[in-house]
Amino acid sequence: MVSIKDIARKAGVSISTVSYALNGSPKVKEETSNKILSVAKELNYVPNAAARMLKTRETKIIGAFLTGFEGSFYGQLLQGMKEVLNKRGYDLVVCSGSQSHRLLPERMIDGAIVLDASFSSEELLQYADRGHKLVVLDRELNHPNVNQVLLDNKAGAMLAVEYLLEEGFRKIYVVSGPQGSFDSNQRLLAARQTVERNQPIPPDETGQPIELIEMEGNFDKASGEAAAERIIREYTEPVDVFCLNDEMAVGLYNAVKESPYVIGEHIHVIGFDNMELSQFVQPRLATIDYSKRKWGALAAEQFLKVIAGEPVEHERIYVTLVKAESVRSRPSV
Amino acid sequence: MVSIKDIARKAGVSISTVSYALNGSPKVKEETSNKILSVAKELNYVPNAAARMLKTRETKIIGAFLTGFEGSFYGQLLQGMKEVLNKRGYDLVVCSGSQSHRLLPERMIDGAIVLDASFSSEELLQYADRGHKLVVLDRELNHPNVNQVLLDNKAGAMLAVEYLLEEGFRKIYVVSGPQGSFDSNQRLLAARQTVERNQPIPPDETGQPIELIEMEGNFDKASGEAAAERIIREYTEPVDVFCLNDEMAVGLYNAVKESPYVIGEHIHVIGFDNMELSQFVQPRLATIDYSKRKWGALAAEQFLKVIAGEPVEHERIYVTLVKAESVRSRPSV
DNA sequence: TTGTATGCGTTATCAT
DNA sequence: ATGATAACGCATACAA
Repeated sequence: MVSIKDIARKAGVSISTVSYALNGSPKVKEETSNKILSVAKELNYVPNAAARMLKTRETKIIGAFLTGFEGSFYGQLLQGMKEVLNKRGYDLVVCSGSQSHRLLPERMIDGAIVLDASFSSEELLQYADRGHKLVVLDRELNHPNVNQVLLDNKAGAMLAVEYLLEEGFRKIYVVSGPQGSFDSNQRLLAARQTVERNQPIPPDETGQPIELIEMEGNFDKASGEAAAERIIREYTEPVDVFCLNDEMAVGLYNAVKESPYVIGEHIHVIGFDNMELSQFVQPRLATIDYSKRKWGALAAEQFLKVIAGEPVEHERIYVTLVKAESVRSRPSV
Repeated sequence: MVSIKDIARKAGVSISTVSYALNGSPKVKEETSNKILSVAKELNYVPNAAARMLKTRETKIIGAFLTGFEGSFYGQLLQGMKEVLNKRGYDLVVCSGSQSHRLLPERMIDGAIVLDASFSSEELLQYADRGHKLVVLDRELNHPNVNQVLLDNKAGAMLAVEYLLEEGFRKIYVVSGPQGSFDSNQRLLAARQTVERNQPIPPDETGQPIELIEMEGNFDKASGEAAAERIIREYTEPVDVFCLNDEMAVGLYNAVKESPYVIGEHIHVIGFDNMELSQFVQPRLATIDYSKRKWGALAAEQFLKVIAGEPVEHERIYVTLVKAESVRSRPSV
C-alpha cells in the first residue's frame, strides 16, 4: 500500500509537505505541489480512510437505516437523500438489520437517518447522548442531536376515513400495522378520532352508528389476506376497509379475488403510501400519497443542519388523498 | 470519547491487557478480564473502527453497488446477500453513484459486489490489481480477485423468443436495454440467434420469413412507452414483442392501453425479470423468472470464498419461463 | 499473566 | 515554504 511516506521519499520532500499539497494548501509552492501531485498519480496513491478518520473524526459518510431492503417503497426516498447529500460532499450508504447498528457508535459513519423499527428509541437516545447526529423518520424523539421528519399521518388517516364515510356505509374495518409502528399507531388514532367526530349524535334520523372494527396487521401482504378472510366471513352488507398501508391492501385484493365479492362494490378499500403497484391493481387502489423523494431530500437537509450545529425544527411531510375506484366505482372527480 | 486508555487507567492495568481482554484472549486471567469488561461496560466503551481498521486492515463491511436505488427489483437480491454475509460476521452496506466508488480504494470496505453500470470494467480491474476483492453480477471479468455470478441471459432470451414464435406470427420486435448493459447485449444476441435458428429455410411451404425488428430502449418505463408508440404506428397484423426487461414491458402496457390494440391479442408481449408488478398488470405479463434472493446469496458466498483466497469458479443463475396471457390469451397450461 | 513499546497513515502544531 | 514530530485508538511482538 502506497502512503504519503512513499510519495515524500520519491518526491524528495517531507510527509507534511505531501499532506499539505494533497489537501491543496496554499502554503506549498506551486512547483513543489505539482511535483508531489504527479508523483502521487504515478504511484496510484489513494488516501487511507481509516487513518484520515482517526485524525479528523469524520468519514463524510452517512447511513440510512431501513427495516428491510424489500419493498419498492424505499427507492425514491433514498434517491432523494442521496442527491442532497452528494451535493454536499457526503456519501450515503444504506444499512439494514441490527448487526449493522454498530456502524454508528463505532464512528464508521458521521450520522444516521433512521426509518428502522429495529432501533429502540432508548438506543437512539443513547447514541444522541454520545454526540452522534440523527434524523428519525419513524418516531418522535426530542434531543438536541436528533431531528424528526415525519409524515402527516393524522391528516392522511383523516382524509382516508372521511373519503370512505362519504359512501355512507356503517361498518368500517381498519387493518393496522404492527404494534410498535409509530406510523401505524398515529394513523389508527386519527382514524378512530375521525370516526368519532363523524358519529351521528343519537338519537338521530340517520339511525345506526358507525361501527369501527380494528384488526392488527403487519404491513405485509399476508396480513392483508388474513384481514380479507375475516371480512369476507363476516360479510352481510357493503363495508369500508382502511388498510394502513398499500401493501396490505394488495394482499386484501388477492384474497377478495377468490371470493364472490368485488372490490369497490361490496368491499370499499383505501390504502396508504401510494406505492407504484397501487395504480396497476384492478380496480385502482385509492390511497394517501406523499412525495417519497421529497421526504428523503428533506431528511437529508435536516441532517446536514444538525451536523452543522444549526438549531433545527422538526419537519412534516404533507399528504394528499388519491381517489379511485376501489372506494367508489365511478369517482365523482 | 472513551478509549482503552481510559479503561486501563480505571481498571489499574495496562492498555495491552485491556486490548487482550476485550478481544477475549485466553492469556489474561479471568479475574482481570472480568474487571476490565465491567469497567468497559461502565464507561460505555465502544471500539473505534478507524483505529481498528488502521491496524487490522479490514472493516468486516462489504459494499453492494447498484446502478440506482429505484426499482423494487433489488430488495430480494440484497436480502439474499445480507443473510449470507451476516452469518459470517460481515455487514452489508448498499451504495450507488460514482461518488461512492471511493469506499473501495480507500479501504472503507473489504470488497464489493457490483451490479452497477457506473463502474467501468477498467476501473474494476484496477481495483482488483491493487488487491481488492470483487464479485461482479453484470459483466464478464477475469481476474484472480474477481468472481462472476451471472444470469443465464442466453437461455432466458431463447426461452422467451421460442415461446413467442409458437404463436406463429412473422414479426417480432425486441426492445433492448441501454448499449452498455451486459445483460441487454447478451439477451439481444441470443434473441437474434434464436430467430435465425427458427427461420424457415427458403423456399419453404410456411412462406414468409420471420422479421426481427430491434429497438433500443433504456430499461425504464419511458422507453417501453416509446417502443409501443412505434409498434402501434406500424401495426398491420398481430406482432410479438420481447421487452428485455419487465419494466419496459409495463411502460409498453401503459401506452398500448391508450390505443385500440389489446395486449395478448394484437400485441403479444414477454418481458424479463418477473418483477412483482408483472403479475398484477392486466393481462398478466409473460416473463423470464429467476430467484433474486438466490442470486444475492450466491454472490455473497462467492465473495466470501474470494476473500478467503479459495480458488473460485464463476457461477450462473438459471432462469425459467413464465407463461401468461400477455402472449397467449388462453395459456395451454 | 501482564506491561512496554512500536507502528498503522494521516493531520496538524510548531519550528526552521 | 518546508521539515520534524506528536497524536489519533488500537493490536501485537517482545520483555518481564
